[in-house]
Amino acid sequence: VSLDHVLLGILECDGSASGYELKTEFNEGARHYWYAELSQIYPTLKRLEQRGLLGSNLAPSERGPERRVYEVTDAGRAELSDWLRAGPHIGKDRLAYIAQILFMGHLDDLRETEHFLTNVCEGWATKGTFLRQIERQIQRAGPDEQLPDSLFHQLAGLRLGIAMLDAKVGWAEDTLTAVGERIARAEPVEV
Amino acid sequence: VSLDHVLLGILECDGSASGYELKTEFNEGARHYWYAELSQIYPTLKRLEQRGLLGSNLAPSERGPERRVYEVTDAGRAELSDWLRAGPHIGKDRLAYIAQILFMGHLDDLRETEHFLTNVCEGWATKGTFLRQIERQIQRAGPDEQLPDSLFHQLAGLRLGIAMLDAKVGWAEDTLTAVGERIARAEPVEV
DNA sequence: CCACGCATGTAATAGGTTACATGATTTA
DNA sequence: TAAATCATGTAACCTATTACATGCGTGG
Repeated sequence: VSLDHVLLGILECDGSASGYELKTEFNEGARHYWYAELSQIYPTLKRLEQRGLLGSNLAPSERGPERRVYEVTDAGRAELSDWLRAGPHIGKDRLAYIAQILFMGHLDDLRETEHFLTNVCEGWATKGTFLRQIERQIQRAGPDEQLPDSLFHQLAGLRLGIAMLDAKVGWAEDTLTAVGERIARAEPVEV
Repeated sequence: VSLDHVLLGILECDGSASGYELKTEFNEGARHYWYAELSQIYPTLKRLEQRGLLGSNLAPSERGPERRVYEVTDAGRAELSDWLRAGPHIGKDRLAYIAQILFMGHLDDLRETEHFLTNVCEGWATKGTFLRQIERQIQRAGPDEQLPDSLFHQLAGLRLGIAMLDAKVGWAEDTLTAVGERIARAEPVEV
């Protein structure tokens, strides 16, 4: 049950937060490695509190109804620590877009492949630009070696995301070139 | 419902297959982009047949009990085609290992980070070697430009996997170096 | 006063895993 | 004859998405 640990981790970083705030993190910075709906976050927080890994109290909101603000307990920190020490949690890939590329040969229309590649590439490039903005923000705190350990780890995680996106964009560009050549060979220059 | 389309696509590539055979593909070549259990595959195939997207018949096995062998119908090909043309299906990332890196600063022990990175890197490198073997196999059919469209697309999908793994391995190596330097600075050379 | 953002939740459904149940054939 | 591989499935459970329900406060 990894969402448990992701929430524990984010709460430990932030000190304390409400379910609603956590959701906005999944919509922003955290979205590059995790996503969850509010309807999954609220029950999960409740369950973590029942297990004694989180504590909560009600606090008035600046604007709008009362917020239930959670923070990690000692037991929660111990659980998080165990999870971190348990080795990499890799999980099973379910990358539908790779499947699409593999099967796209059946369409027998390289224009479709071209169109598809242009689309994915654009999406990946946008995400990359976004992550690089966050990277620059962290880097403003100082040169890599002088960063505190917590920021060093944040930067590292961010850069993994960036490296993966760069690889995808690079692949898409190379593949687009190859597809272009194929199309050119199939439909030779018309007078 | 993407498993539906992945099964449709694999069946279209293979011509026909049983549930058991499809599962072995998820354990082998297909594992780099999709995974499913037999207990999910069997009901899905049955449902696809009820929807008229697959046809099946019983065939004796070389060894063991009878097999139910499926193949894609015209309706199935139409459905697959729609799915391919619908644009990239990106899906939400759930990369627990990135979360682990981000939170690992809390452990306050760079040796743990070092250990973690060594582990993931090894796993990724192994997968990369495996994918490169398949790549070489496809390449034996001839130079890229002369490959039929179906193999060209297979090669492209494979290379996306390879590019992503290479990026991850490269990142892990760089990060390991940085962590090593941090450890060295924290514990200066002893006499 | 209405739309929007803040804030918390429940219910129904879909997707996926683990455990269980069965049985044939081959190899050690 | 016992273990391994081939082969198909069901049932219980967990995880995650979509839709629904409620209500406060601010700005237009």
